[in-house]
Amino acid sequence: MVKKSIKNFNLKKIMESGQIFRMYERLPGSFEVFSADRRLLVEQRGDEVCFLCTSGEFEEYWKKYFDLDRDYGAIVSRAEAECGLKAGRGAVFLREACRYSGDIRILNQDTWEMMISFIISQQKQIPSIRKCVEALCERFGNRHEEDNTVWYGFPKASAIAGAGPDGLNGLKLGYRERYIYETSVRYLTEGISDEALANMKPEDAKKYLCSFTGIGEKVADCVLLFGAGFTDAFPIDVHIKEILYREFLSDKEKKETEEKLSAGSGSNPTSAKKAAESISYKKYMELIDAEFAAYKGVKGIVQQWIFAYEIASGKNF
DNA sequence: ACCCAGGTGCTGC
DNA sequence: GCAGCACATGGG
Repeated sequence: MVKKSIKNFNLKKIMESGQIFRMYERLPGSFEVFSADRRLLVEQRGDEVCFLCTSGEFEEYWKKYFDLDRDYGAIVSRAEAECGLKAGRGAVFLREACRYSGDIRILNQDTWEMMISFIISQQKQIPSIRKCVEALCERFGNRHEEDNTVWYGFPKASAIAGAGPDGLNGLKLGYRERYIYETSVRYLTEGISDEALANMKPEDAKKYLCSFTGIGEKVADCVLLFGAGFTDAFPIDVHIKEILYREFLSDKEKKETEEKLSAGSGSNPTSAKKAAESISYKKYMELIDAEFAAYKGVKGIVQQWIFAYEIASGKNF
């Protein structure tokens, strides 16, 4: 057992932030975390955190996993200083988001687990993703017995590929079945090591991930950020689009897109979602480059902070 | 009955 | 390049 006093660290908010799907609060302040073929119990009361593992396991795996060597307080200060220099909706939102999310760490999760988990995540809500991932683990993961409980590790590619194209039937994965099977087969035969991926240039790593079936730009960025240590990866999903549209797009451009949209379909009130969705991916990337340039090196962390803040506040104000 | 979810693949221009 | 559509399944 390892006890630490840790600042800028909040297990509950990490759990709810949408970056991890196999983490559960079993009792108030007491959590169960799964990663690949590992399981950890962690307890938190204020800054006091208790990792129920040996100091060897902590040093070798969990310290890096929870990103404990990074100074998150410095990132918060940097964001506050940066927001103080700017005015407008975006700066206000970003300041509030960092205030709320500053104790959310970006976990260094298993690369393969992130590939499959985020393939599953597309067109699903977070509770549903959790169920599917758990069902996948129960069918194909290694079975472990410990303290009178049974738990399952995250499946290896070989277990999924070995079951054949129909092996995933019944897990409610829908059209993602094919993506997961084909990705497993390919990863098994020509998947590169985690180290090799982590050492690639960001653009090349992203291109490589996108060459798998079912992995596009968004999922690739999630894998890079949550599973390969690329802290500048900036996944763009519907929520991020809505934030960027609502808080960072100029009034002029908002007005123009809304006019264009209402001209198209009668006099229907154009929803913020539809408007945000009508802006191109490339345009969002340009917006991010312009608005988050000051966060080079930790752009992905800030991305996760605004994402977590957005979903925690019930999506709109 | 409709719309939406931490999107991607495929087609056609 | 990029718009338009199909793709399962579950929840509001």
